[in-house]
Amino acid sequence: MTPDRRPSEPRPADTVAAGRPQRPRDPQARRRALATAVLEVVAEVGIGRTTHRAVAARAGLPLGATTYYFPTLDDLIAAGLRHATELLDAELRSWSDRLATAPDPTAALVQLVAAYLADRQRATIEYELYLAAARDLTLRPLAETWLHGLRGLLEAYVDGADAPAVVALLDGAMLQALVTGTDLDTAGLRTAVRRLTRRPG
Amino acid sequence: MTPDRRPSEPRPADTVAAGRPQRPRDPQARRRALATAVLEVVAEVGIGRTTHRAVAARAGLPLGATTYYFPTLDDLIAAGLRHATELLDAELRSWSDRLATAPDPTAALVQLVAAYLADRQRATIEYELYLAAARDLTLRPLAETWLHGLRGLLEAYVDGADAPAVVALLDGAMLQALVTGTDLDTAGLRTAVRRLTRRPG
DNA sequence: CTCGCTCTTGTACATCTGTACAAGATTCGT
DNA sequence: ACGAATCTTGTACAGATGTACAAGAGCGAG
Repeated sequence: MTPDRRPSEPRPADTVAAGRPQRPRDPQARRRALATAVLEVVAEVGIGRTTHRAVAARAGLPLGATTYYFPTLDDLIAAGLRHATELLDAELRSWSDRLATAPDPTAALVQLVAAYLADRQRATIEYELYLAAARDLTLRPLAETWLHGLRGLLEAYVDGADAPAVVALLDGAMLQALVTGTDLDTAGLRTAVRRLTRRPG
Repeated sequence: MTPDRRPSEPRPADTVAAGRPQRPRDPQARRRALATAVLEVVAEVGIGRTTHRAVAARAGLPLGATTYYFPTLDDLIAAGLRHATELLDAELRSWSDRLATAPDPTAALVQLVAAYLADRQRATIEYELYLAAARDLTLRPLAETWLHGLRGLLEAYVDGADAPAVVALLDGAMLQALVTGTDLDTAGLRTAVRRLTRRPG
C-alpha cells in the first residue's frame, strides 16, 4: 500500500512520446467524475478492491488523472466518501421536506425507506461505507451523518427518547433487505414503527 | 485475480534447497488454523484486502500451506466463511439454551446481544461478511444462518408475526453500536423490544 | 510574444499478488 | 525394507498495483 522507496536520483527521460491530443481542461468536472467513479467501483468490487486504474477506467480518464487530483489511493477513496456524504445529506433534506407535508408521517417514512432501497446499488455502497466505519475512523463522518441526520429528522415527529429505537429498526430492516435481496415488508414496518412510537399507557 | 497463464513446459529445478526442517504433520490443525486466520485478517483489513500471504503469516505457516489446502484465494476465504458460519451456529444454540432457562427472556436476549458485542472484532467480521452478502451470493448462507436462526429462536417467545421486526431492531442496534464504537443502550433496547412484542390492545 | 503556471497524458518501476511447482520429509501398506 | 501417497516448505514468475515523473498542451500576466 505504501511501499518504502529508496531515494533515486532523477531518472533520465525514459521515453519521448510524440505530440499528444488532449481533452479540454476542466478540473472541477474531473474531480467530480472521479468521485462518482469511486462510488461505482466500490459498489461493484468493494472498498478493498478499489484501485486507481479501475476508477480511472470507470471515469474514462487516464491513470495519471487520478494521482494528479488525489495523490494517494486513500485520498481518492476519501473523495468518494465525501461525495457519498453529500448525497446522503441531500437525501435526508429531501426526506425532511417530504415528511413535513405528509398527513401520515409514519407511512411516509416507511415509503421513503422503500424508495431509498429501490436503488440497490447506491444503498449497498452507502451501507458498505457505513459498516466500514467500524474499522476505519476516516469513515465515521458518513456514519454519523446518517445516524444523527435520521435521528434529528425523527425528533420532529416522535418523542426524542423513541427516535434511536426507530432508527435502529429502520437500519436493521434496510440491512436485511439488502443482505437477503428481498423487498422491504412495508406493512410490517409501519406497524412496528407505530408500536415503538406509541406512548405507553 | 485469475491471470491467464501460458502453458509452460516444466521448469527445470530452479533452486536446490538444502535439507529443510519440517513441523510435524497435522492437516486438520492446519486447515483450522488457516480458517481462523482468515477471519482475523478479514477483521483487520476487510475481505477485499485479504491475501494468501497475510493469512499464512497470521497462521504462522508458510505461504505454500495456504495453496496446498485451499488452491485458490476464493477457496481460502470460503473456508473462513464456513468457519464463521459454524461459530454463528454455535452462538445461536447457546443463546437458545440461555433463553430457555431465563425468567425474563427479553432482558436475557438484550443481555446476550450486549455480550456478543463485547467481542468487537468478531462482531465486526460477522457483520462485514453479513453485509458483503449483498454483493456476493456465496456469502448468503451466513446471512441466512443469522437471520433465520435468530428469527426461529425468537418464535418460541414472541408471536411469530413480531419476530422479524424484533430481529430488525436488534440487527440495527448492533450495527449502530459497531459503526459508532459506542456501547449498546441496553435499557432502551429492552423497552423497545417489549413494545414490539406486546400484543396490541 | 514569451514566460510561467496549471493541467493532461503516457510511461517507468519497485513491490505485492495469485498461483505453480520442485525438492525434501514423513507416514503407511505391503 | 521399500515404494507410493501425502504433507511441508521454499522459490519462481507473470501480471496487477501504488506512485513518481517527464514531456507536452493550454492559457493568462507582463
